[in-house]
Amino acid sequence: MRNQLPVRLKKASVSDIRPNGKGLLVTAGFAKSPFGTCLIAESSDGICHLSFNNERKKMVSAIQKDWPGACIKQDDRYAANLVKRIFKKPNAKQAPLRLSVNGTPFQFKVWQSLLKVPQGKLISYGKLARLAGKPGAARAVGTAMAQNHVAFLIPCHRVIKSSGDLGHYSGGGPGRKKAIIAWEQTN
DNA sequence: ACTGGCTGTTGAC
DNA sequence: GTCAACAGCCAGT
Repeated sequence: MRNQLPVRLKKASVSDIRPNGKGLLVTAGFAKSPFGTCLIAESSDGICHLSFNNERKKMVSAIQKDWPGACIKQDDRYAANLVKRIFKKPNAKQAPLRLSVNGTPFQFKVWQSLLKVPQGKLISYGKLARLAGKPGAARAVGTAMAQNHVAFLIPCHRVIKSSGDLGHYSGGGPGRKKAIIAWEQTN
């Protein structure tokens, strides 16, 4: 079993997301991953976007939806280096990856709880809601997953229905969800 | 097998 | 400000 990828979450500050606030400098680009081409972006606070989207035309709008005040610089070589760091086998002494995410307090709690789920293991929406301190809010957890714009790093693919069904995956459909789960269980 | 209440958050009116 | 919609779940029919 592959080691758990160490990840540290950071909440975005208000000035990062205000349209008229001081612009956040974001470096973004496209790179190949084991699951297809992805769009990845990093600011001074950490990785702030990862999606399996390869439409170059939509790059700016995809990132500015989350980070309206951001100044975006395109750099595919930078993106390729980031992706390399994420998908290689982590060694024990590497520094944790820093993530910068933007969401409500409940969503932040859900994401942090999800990061404690070990690689290769699955959890239901309902159980994750309980871990986040809101039993019964399984449906709201689904909304939190849909709001996660750092696919794979916040492992929303490990969350499935309590019935055993895969459920939905906005990061590229149920097929990609299945592929990532299978990859994690054999690496 | 179907219905409805519950959940947090958003977007349309 | 109210209301329905959503990556779910459980109890009651």
